[in-house]
Amino acid sequence: MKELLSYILQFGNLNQQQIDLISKKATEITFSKDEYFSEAGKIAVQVGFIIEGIMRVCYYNNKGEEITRYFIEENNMVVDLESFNNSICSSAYVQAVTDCKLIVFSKPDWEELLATIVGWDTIVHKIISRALMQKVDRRSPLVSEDATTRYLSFMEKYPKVINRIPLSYLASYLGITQSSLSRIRKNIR
Amino acid sequence: MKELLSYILQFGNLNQQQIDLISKKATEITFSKDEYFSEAGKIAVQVGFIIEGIMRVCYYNNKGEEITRYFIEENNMVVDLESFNNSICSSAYVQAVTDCKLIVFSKPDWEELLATIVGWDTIVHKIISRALMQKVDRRSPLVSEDATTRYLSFMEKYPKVINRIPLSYLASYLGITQSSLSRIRKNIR
DNA sequence: ATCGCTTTTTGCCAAATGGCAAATGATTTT
DNA sequence: AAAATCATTTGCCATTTGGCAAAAAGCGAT
Repeated sequence: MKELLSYILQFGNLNQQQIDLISKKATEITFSKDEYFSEAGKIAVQVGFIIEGIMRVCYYNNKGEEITRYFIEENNMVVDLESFNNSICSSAYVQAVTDCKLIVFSKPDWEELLATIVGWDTIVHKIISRALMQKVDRRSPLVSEDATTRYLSFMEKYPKVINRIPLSYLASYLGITQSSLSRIRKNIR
Repeated sequence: MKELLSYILQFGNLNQQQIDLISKKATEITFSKDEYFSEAGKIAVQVGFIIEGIMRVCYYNNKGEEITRYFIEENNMVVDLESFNNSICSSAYVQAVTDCKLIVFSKPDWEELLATIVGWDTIVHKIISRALMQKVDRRSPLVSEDATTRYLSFMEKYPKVINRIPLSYLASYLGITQSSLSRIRKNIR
């Protein structure tokens, strides 16, 4: 809970009463490895904040291959935005890559907070914009670099993640095959 | 102007007085091909809306190669968000790919609108979030597909753009060399 | 320790893409 | 029209990456 509050307060100020209200709506919950936080074909109904563990967003492309679109680390919000905001079916899965501990807000509670706390919507918008810009910044360089460079950049950007995720997820995130990634690792050692 | 207003009103409602205020702050301005809307090393000081023409965002990677990060079409907002919002130097160029006609707002005017019009910030946030999500959605598939597929998808997504931009810009956007793109085109005909 | 299962590594060869330079084509300037 | 400049295409060959299948390694249950 401490982690969540200090994360939020980076983006704006809140008084004690507002903080208490947010805390009251927050539920701590665990996800076991491989469990889904939200699923394709369903409407996302919760917003989360990762206290511990790694999650990922993935989907199936038109060849039926599973593609990891990105990883979400500790101390970050996790929500299937398009689905949650517009109450439409999602086309992606949000899944725990390791055992995870999260704080979650149900959609009704989240909306109540938005309606009750003056300035909360501004904070939320800042959080969301920053997260989206980060996604763009992380995904874009992958397009124009070769596979080895992508892997090296990944290790730099996610030093804490690299040893906790299966090779297959990382390969699809980097847009290469599992065997290529394995060979790249071999060459680098 | 009509285009801008109907674009804005997709994201929320405004009364006539508010619309007039926005219109009053808007300036129509043209950019010639290759001119910069904002530049790396400088602080972005304007927000724009493209009435006519195509712009692009590009930067130089550590090998000194120029990389096009994305294209912006007619009827879309154009702003170097990170730089504009935080008044920090940008690392990217925003450039007219063709001759362009834009509507622009200076930073002081934009901030006045935000301070004056109730609900304007909400509309702006919606516009920005949608644009950022679109960028993620457009960039992500590029990572996991082969070059020919990327080119074909580009043609589907930007049918109006494909014939108005130099091959070199498109190649760097797709993350392939100019010669590869030229060969791909040859194979497809 | 062994079995069964999943993940990762490796070998082999094919296909895709890059690097470089020259040729061709297109556009602008003189 | 010719020259100069810039953009695109092509040829040749090297390198990277993919596809497939088998081997090896890792891991949990017994």
